[in-house]
Amino acid sequence: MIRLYNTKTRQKEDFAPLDPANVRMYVCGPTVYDRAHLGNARPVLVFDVLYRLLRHHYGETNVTYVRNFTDVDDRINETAQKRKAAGAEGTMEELIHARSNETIRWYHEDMDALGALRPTHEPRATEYIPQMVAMIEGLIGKGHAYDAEGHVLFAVDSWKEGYGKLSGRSVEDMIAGARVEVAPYKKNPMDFVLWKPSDDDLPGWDSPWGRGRPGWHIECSAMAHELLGESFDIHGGGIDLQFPHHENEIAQSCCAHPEGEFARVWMHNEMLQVEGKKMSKSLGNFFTVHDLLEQGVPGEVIRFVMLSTHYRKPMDWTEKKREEAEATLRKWFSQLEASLVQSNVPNTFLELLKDDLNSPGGLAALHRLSDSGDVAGLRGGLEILGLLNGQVPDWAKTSGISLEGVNVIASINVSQPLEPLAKIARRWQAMRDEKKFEDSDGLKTALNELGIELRSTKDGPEIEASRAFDPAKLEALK
RNA sequence: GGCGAGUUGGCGGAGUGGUUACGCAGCGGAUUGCAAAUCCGUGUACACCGGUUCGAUUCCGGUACUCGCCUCCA
Repeated sequence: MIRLYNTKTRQKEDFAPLDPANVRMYVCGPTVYDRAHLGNARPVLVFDVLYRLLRHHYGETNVTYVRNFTDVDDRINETAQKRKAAGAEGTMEELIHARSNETIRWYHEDMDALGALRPTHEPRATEYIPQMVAMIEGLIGKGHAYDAEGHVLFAVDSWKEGYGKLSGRSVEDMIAGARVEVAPYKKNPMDFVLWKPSDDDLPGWDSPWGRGRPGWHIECSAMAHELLGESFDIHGGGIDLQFPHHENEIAQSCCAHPEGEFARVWMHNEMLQVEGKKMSKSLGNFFTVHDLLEQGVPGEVIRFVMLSTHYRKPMDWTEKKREEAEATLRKWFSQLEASLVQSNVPNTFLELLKDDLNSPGGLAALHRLSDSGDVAGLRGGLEILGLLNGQVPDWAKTSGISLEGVNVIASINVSQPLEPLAKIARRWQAMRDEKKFEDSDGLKTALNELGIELRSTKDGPEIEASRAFDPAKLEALK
């Protein structure tokens, strides 16, 4: 039995899908205006692990996972306008489309590198405009929305009994504490936009209310309905979306399709911080997934760090965690390399994940499997967590060869001649044989600074290069 | 101001009404010329104050502090 914490009821519940042969999950995807930052990766990885767990539990073909791309948004428009002002070729429409396509391509590259499975469907908002228009028309017809000065607004007063339940706020509370500007055409300050008019140079679609574009919230409601139906199992996203985005989704969907219950379980991941502070451009601790990958941080390491904190707790990205994660993964991967056993997912590990996705507990279980030499279990656990997809990744592989009595080990990405390494190791051994320990220790220290380690084993000297080195500096040591 | 989350040993981070999380670091030992690596051993920590209880870090109330949302940022 899988248990999941449901934000709607504020407790862990036994998870029972509406249809075990088609478990359905929707997760709010990115607005495609720029590279995904590290915080964007958290929900992707959290729900990727859930997706993998559901597939393991219910069968690979019995889970439908939808994650959208919001490709109609004012920030995308702004980017395009800036490019146009900078002299870029093409119409606004072309520039906007190009920007979205480019960002989606980046997103796929980056999330693939983190080992995230592609969802079953990745709908783009702009491909579901007719469904959105139909949904809005239905809401107007049922008295839940009204047309005002070219805008269509959802009337929260028409559904007071349901509005605010997810986030635990009453409409009155929200108005009392609201800091939003109230547009004069709103009947209630909390009413939100379903459709808004577009200028000629902004993306727009013809509608009963004139040329315009959809509000953000209606996109997810329309796409979820089209692809998953009136009722489905899980809706996920960052906790910052709980209000207003998810609250509004519920209002729209439940009012448009009162015969359904929309999402039954709501899951929210907590936010990410960097070195104890909220990630922001002004603090200088803002970076994208792509930035980290370019610095040579492996996707598996990023994933490991993300999963080492429970998804409902704020997580802090630190350099220290990154280092520890890499060291642990190297150790585990070398165990895997040394053994050809097939994977097997141990129940002790699985039970932890099934208990509201306790990934830190799962990683602890993997430590124990590693200690006890259960490589099959280790492999199985790593696969469910998405830390291993087939082969051990190149960055963690080592190749060892024996050159005239010297064991030379190099990470697979050290594509340099190894004979100079063997030569210097033999030289080191000679010093030790002659008991010139000051010389040998000095050489060892100097090599350490180049990222090369010397050590003695019962089979003779061993030398290991874990990263590329400068052969000229190696030569200079002789 | 309104709503919500959290406070666990040096650090990170699970969990539990009474029994070992786990990792890193540290310490002791084996091994070593010295190391590295490895192996063995080693730490009764649960913000504060009350209450419930035979017994609370774990439940309830309060205090302090931290954080998030209320500004179409995951």
